[in-house]
Amino acid sequence: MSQYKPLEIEEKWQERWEKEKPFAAKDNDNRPKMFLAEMFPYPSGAGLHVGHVRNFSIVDCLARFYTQQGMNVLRPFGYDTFGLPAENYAIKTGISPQEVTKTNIDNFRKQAKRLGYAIDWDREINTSDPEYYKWTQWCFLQLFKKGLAYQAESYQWWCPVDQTVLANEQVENGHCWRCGTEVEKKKMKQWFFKITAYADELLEEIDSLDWPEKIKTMQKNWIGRSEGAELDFAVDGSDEKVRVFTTRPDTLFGATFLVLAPEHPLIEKLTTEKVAKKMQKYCSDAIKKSEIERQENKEKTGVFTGSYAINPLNGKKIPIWVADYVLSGYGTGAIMAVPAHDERDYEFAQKFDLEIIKVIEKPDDVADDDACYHGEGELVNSGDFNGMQSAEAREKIVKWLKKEQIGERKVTYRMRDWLISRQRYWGCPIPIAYDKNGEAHAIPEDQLPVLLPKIDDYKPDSSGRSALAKCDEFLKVTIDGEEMTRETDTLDGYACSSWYLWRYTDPHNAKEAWNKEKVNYWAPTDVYCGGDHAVAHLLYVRFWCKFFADEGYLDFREPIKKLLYNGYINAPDGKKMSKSKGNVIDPLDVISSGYGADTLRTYELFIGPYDQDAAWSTEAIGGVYRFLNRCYTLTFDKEYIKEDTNLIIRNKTIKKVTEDMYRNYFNTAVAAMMEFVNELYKNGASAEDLKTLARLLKPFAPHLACEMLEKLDADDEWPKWDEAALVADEVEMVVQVNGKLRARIMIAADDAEDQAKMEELALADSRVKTYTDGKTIVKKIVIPKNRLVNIVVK
RNA sequence: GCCCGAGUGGCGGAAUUGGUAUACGCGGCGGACUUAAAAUCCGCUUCCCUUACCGGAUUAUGAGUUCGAGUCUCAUCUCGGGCACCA
Repeated sequence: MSQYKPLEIEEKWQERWEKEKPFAAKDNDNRPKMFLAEMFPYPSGAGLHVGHVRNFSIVDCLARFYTQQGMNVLRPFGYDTFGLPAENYAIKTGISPQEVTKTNIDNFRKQAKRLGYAIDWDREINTSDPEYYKWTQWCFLQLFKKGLAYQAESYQWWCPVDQTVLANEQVENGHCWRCGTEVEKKKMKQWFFKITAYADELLEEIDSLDWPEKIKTMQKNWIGRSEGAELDFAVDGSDEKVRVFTTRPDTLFGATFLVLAPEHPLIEKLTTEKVAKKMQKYCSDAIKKSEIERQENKEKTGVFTGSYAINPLNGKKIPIWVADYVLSGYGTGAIMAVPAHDERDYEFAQKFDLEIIKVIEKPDDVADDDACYHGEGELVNSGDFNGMQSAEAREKIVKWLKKEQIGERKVTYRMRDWLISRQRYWGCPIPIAYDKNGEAHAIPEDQLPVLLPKIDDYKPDSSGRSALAKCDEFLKVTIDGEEMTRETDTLDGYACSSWYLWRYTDPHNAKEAWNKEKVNYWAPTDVYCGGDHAVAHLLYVRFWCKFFADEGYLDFREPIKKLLYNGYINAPDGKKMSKSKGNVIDPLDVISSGYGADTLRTYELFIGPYDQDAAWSTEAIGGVYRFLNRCYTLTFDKEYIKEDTNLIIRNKTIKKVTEDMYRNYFNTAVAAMMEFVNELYKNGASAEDLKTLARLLKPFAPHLACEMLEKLDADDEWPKWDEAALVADEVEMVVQVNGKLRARIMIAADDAEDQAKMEELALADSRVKTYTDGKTIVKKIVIPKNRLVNIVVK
């Protein structure tokens, strides 16, 4: 009697892997390469959760599969350690972020090892390690040198609790992504990366990516490319001009007023004395108002400046208004309002009783009952352009504007530049210093890294500067003999994770961020797996990849070939797991309760399609344990049969599991192995059956599979199936009458190749005859591939 | 409001190009082993009618294309996700 004891088996193999390092990737190798990675975790104090386990297990399953297929696999691991949680914890407890991070990493590493992942541990990276962030700073300087890292003063998202600015991507529904506080707008001088310089390429190349449609659509929407025109409206009785952006130059004749955003710089000049006070109050209120308030109250508000502009096409005088429904950060911060064909302008015109002129005739075949038709059609009330279709009119009008030098074709993006400075301590210092005149200078590369000093008081304040501002030794720096003051902002953590995939290919390089030869051998990453950061991180890595390709450091322009976006694992009640709800399943508890890591890993891959959310089931995991137990029993506690009687199911299983691995259907791969095992229980298993089983099982339950392979004295080479062995002597033929299944007949395999024979056998069957007797056969359809006959009778 | 995605047993889900719907697992029921329980093993388990056989219905709803539809088309409903005054 031998019993499956997962905890003992797993300890044995993990010790062996620790000693023998079988997962080390080789930089120079003739085998085809395969670079896989999960989105590296933020090592929280709570340790691994079941979501990590699902994410890491998918990558591990593929890494082991490709290794068994004879590929040279790189499967590294690392930690994304800068960020607010560690710093906030430090403020609360007095334990330094450095210390907390070290403790958490040690715990994460221990737990990941307990799960038996095939990680090349010699390539471990940590973004808050000076050896790493030295090169993050180097990356920053390359962008700075090319003008793609710049400073600008404007209104920014500010989190009043975290006391720092945030990137657009970090504001979710008007709230801080970290602490959930409603964000404010604050006018500040900040650092930006010019991601918009790559907007077109980032958009165009999305279609070529092997990524989920969902993510691709989100990125497209985020970039938000709009084609249109920019044009000037002269201000009546003044030299000033108001420049507007529009996607519909064909509606220019219908522009009956202009609207400026409350932040617009011309407001003061255009506002007449009579309304100056009112205007000032309106604008300052609007700017102060949080974005949430602006969104919630969609009732249109606005103030007339008292000035008029001239519609360049028809010379008409139109009023200039200020309203907060126009956004300062998009286009030119001013619009031409066409109330007849834009819902928002229509609402505004209705409320303030402004002129509405129809200039587009709705085609008869378009069903649209809206008060204002916003589609395309034939132009009316548009002078020389009457009778043209929108598309033609657009072109002609823009051409005219260009000729008159008052406008031109223009492409605008919703995406803004990436705000990267943070007024917090626990981040990568920005390698910049200021001279006496406040001019920014790069810290020379030979002075990198700019070390983050150890301090006692991490607390941010409302000064708009990080805690580093209080550290005198840090502030002083000499560059080329000149005394300067260091930048005290730190980098957004997303900057640290925008290049880590390339560092994996050369993690210990002290002379450069990565070696060109190595990075171009391994990267781009073949498979990247994660369940978060659809627009932020996944857009930023693409941006940096294009930039470093332009600079000659990379030979590829897209960093990630295939993206697997895995779903969440929810609590048994279907709700999100959270400490406060007390419904958290701790994966380490599941392991130590006796199930072991193999059961946990296999269960999380079996739970459902990897890209769908799934609810944890405390009962269902027992089913996976029983399956592994049966694998063990077959190998260690049952007599092997001598005859090779399971040829068909064995080959079928190899084929199914192999094909499922290639299409990432992990759940059905496990189901196929379960079927195989059930069959072996019925028929008895040969040594060959069990070798096959262990080899197929290894990516899922590596410890048990190794134990089985050791007992069977077998290697782990991925098995191949024999197509010829899949066919039995006798096969089942299905007969339908009028599309309804009426009989299943066993026929010789040879007969199933012969349409006439199939038809003859089908018609001869007594059950079929019951349905065909006395009726006329209209049609007979024979599909040998499906072993199916359909007889149509009347 | 707009843009995606999805609706299959009591539950998680399977069905790869239009061809046997409900694989696999959970739960449930029955049995074997056991003094007993657990563990393990075997069998049944979409619904309706039926002791059983036979039969009928069924992939959110309604229509359509087809010899044949979970799969394709159209409409409707429901749920999930994303964006949300972007001119």
